[in-house]
Amino acid sequence: MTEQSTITVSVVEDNDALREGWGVLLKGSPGFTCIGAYSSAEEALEKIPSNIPDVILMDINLPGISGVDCVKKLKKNLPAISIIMITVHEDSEQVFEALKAGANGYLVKRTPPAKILEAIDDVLKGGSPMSSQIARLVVQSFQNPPAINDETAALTTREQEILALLAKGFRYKEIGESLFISTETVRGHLRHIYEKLSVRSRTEAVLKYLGK
Amino acid sequence: MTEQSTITVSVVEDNDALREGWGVLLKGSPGFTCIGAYSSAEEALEKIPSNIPDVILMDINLPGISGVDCVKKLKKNLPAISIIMITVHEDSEQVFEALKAGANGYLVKRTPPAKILEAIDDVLKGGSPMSSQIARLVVQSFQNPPAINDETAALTTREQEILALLAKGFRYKEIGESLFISTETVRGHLRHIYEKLSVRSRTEAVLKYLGK
DNA sequence: AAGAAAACAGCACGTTCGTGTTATTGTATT
DNA sequence: AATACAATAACACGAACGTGCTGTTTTCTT
Repeated sequence: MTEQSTITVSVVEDNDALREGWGVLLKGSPGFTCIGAYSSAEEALEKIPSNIPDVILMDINLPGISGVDCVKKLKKNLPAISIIMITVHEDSEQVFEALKAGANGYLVKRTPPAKILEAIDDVLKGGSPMSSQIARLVVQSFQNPPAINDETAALTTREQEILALLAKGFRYKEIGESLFISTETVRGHLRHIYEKLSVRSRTEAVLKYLGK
Repeated sequence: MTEQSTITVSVVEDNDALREGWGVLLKGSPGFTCIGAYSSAEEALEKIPSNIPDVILMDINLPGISGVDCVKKLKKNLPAISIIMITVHEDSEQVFEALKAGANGYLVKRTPPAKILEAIDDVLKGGSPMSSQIARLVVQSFQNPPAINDETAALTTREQEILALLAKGFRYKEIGESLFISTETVRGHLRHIYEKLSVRSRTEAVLKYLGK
């Protein structure tokens, strides 16, 4: 069980002052302790498997193996471990790379100590703590890519509604039942949808809808 | 300029008690005020354009036009406005819909008043405040697609090949022609694929294949 | 008030798909 | 040698889908 009265944390950070600072913070905070402090990804990958913490605070900018790659490797062998990335950069590229690699949270370095402890608690409760500036980058990535479809934008509200259900795998009959309209009407709408999207089957329509 | 000493907020919420509660909270908090309180999306869409706030707090579950659609319509005409969704549900579907629609933040209803005020400040500073449970859903959506399916991994090489073509919208006949096998053989493979993936239609199979 | 667009609904016909059943051949695994 | 699985193929039947055609009602725009 990882559930204990004291939360164990390890730190991976090449800056000596920061690494030691966090160690002191964690050891000085009731309910937390630091069981490992590593100055490189290589060192962390070697020593963490035999000294597994509840949470890892990981700098994203490490010399040699990057923090992102370190996360990938750690998560591969220890998928249950929680990792919070800490960075000076609010570069969207790096954020997404880290999240895809399996990081559970993402904080900027100037996050105050109290917020860091809160984030550690949070991540163990299943949350994904992140600075709101980071969250913004993530949110933007939702608004840009999915807005690809100029074609689906030409659809009426009702047509989009029906396409959304179609994209969940529902049959015409089921779509009709969901929307309280007849199967024939669903067919009618789908006819228009297919025309507007220039497709010939439901699979093609769904692929366009999903931006694939 | 939207930058003023007092932040103006409007509320869209059908629950009378909650709507009035937020109004009282905002008016009673230094630096904030409530300039509009609407009980439906229809009312909000009609009145907000002539009484534009800095930030809108919007319930996602509204009768009639949904909060998500309301966001779409508002953002279309007032792209600069900041909108924070407030919901009881932590349903990933709705979260993504709202974020795609252009919502800037996402809080659960049980968020304490102080956090709501903090979120309003935050969103005006360019952040995207969201409960960490919500953030988790968002983060997972980054991790799922790349980490494909365990289920599709159980398919044989030939089956994966056929599924890939299926996911491009090809008909059985076309798949057969691509692979130089009969349509009947394609059907045979698809039969096994559907069994292994526990699906009942090509659309469902494609959705699983795409990790959706 | 007139016209256009959207939503609704029905019928018909042919195609595509999902599934039950059966069978041959080749390749591993044991 | 025996068993298991993958790949190939065929037949049949009903369900689901795509499309051509027609029609009414409501809603929005002009």
